[in-house]
Amino acid sequence: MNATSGILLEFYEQLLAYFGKQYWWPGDSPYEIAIGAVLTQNTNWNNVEKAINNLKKRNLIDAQKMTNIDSNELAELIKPSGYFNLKANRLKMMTKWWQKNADRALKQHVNLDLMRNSLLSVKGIGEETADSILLYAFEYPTFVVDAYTKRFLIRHHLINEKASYHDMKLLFETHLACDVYFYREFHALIVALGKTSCKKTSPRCDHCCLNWHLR
DNA sequence: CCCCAGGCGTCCA
DNA sequence: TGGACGCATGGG
Repeated sequence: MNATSGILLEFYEQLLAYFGKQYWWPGDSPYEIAIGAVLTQNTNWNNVEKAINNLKKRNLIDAQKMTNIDSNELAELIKPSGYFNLKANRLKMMTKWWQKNADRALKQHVNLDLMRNSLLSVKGIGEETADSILLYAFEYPTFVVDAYTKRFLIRHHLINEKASYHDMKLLFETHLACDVYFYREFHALIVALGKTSCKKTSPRCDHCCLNWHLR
């Protein structure tokens, strides 16, 4: 275990002590998690919840029913989540993929890299959305990187401003034990921190850093 | 009024 | 390969 591993583990422990277990992802089923992953793209989770509740009222957390509903009608239901026309199409495409691949993915009968590339081939599913679905819906050990994660890493000087998604993902995966539940909790805790802290990446402030002394 | 949220695809250099 | 831009609602 090198210095970076130790720093990351210490952050994890402090986040866990401060925020407690997050029990992510909020969602009752793998398919609902995948829907949430699409709807939350650049969108506040409060708005996503409204959209998901609209879908639940119509029993649309169901791949076959999602396939059958008219796109414009679907867009109207998910309106609170923003980008509703875009996301209605993305839900349709994700669902088409789901019907063909979800069974194998849930049983992890396909290698992680292959499954990840398969998800990434769906228009509207990028790296973060793919990793969220893989980690939280299918329990593949892949680390999820988002805007909060980037801010967290920059704030603590663990990576530079122009680091790519891949750079950040690998930082975690090469320095931490490969464990689905650990990855899930760590990402959720970073989001919990991000939601309660300011957006500045520099200079560090006590509130954002919770008075931690790590540098 | 302002700014932004758990991104992504397209376009263009 | 990478930066600018459009997509859009709801909360602070």
